Amino acid sequence: MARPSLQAERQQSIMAAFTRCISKLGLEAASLDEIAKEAGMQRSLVRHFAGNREDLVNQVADYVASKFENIWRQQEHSHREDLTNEWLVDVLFSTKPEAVYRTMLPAFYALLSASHRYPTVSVRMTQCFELYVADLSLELQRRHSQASSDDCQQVALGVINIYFAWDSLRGLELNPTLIRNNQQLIKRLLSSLK
Amino acid sequence: MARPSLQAERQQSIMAAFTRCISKLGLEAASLDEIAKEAGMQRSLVRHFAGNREDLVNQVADYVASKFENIWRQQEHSHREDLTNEWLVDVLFSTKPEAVYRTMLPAFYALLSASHRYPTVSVRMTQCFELYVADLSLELQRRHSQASSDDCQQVALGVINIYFAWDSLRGLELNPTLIRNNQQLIKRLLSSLK
DNA sequence: GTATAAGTTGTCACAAATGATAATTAATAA
DNA sequence: TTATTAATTATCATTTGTGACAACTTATAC
Repeated sequence: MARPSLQAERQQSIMAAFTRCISKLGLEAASLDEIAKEAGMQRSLVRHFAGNREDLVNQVADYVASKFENIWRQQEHSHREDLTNEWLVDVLFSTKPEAVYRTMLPAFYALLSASHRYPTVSVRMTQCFELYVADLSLELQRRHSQASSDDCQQVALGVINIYFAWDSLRGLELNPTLIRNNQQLIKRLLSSLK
Repeated sequence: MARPSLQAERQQSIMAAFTRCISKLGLEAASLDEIAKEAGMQRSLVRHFAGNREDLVNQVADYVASKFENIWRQQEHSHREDLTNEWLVDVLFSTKPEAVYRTMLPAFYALLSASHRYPTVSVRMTQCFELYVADLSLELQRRHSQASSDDCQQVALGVINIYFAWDSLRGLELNPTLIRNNQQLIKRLLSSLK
């Protein structure tokens, strides 16, 4: 018997805006004013719907981590039948929407390197990373049944690390050969399981 | 015929302090006041000797990059005769002073992800990264004369990416097995050149 | 239409970061 | 000792980020 709540939608768009700000400006420089401008609302509304700065940071960590997990699972699932060595390169480098590369990943990385200042963020990021490694590890095991589980974990870890590092270098204007070789590297790691 | 200049020493300790602040607080949260406190001087002195914030950021990028290049070259040189597969793991993970891991690397990474906002930083970081890859690539070529130069560049890139990613995950409380497997990974990549 | 709960706007005070500059102190050379 | 140059301290105004709260508006149920 009252006005309907916009809480959920507002929170989502605040998180999306915060994520974009983080990737543009870095975590510490992504102020409430910036977030509000990016989300097209007033700062008071950001505070009203998402709480104070610490709340926002914790929430955005969960937002980014969940987005990541969802995208990963969805892509893993849609490539289950592709048993060539290209599947992983496709999943990691080719079939994601641009927005993931341009905003989600940089934000993920910014949160990662800030996590020692935000315990809650640290827990969520750790959980996300370990889930990622464990999941890819299992998938590798499924595809390379003759390889040991330790080998699979090693390769999974390597692939994920390379993927993250590759992304954080996007800002630099690196020689295109380096970018190409980075993808070859994924295949090289996969072949080492044969 | 005047008071002797402390410019050089002061600049060095300001850079060292800035580096520590960046690794503790992140680039944007490392304020002039924080730097001054860390260096044990007043903010006015920081400004006097190192200029404004933008100057400081550009200088610290060069400081960190140069430190990196020096340490790398020095370690590469002292391991030239070690032709086992352990050499690279030693160089990357074992024989560096703690300070490098705790301050230089996190700062390096923070500068990397901020570089799209600081053109001068971007140039210096790119230069440092490409030098690093090219140098390691050459060293691999020397050790594995039968491998193609493309193979060597791939492995060099992989090793460096894994090394960087490994470091940025130091903040997380990861399962120790993951850490160990990360080092195994380096050896796995090296063996793929055999 | 009226009460109710929620969205929305505006404004205040406080603290922190930066840039700029004047005033003071200290170390050298002649 | 004095002139010179640089270090050092102190203080200013401006801007920006944040938290808090009061006032107003809007959409629903009854």
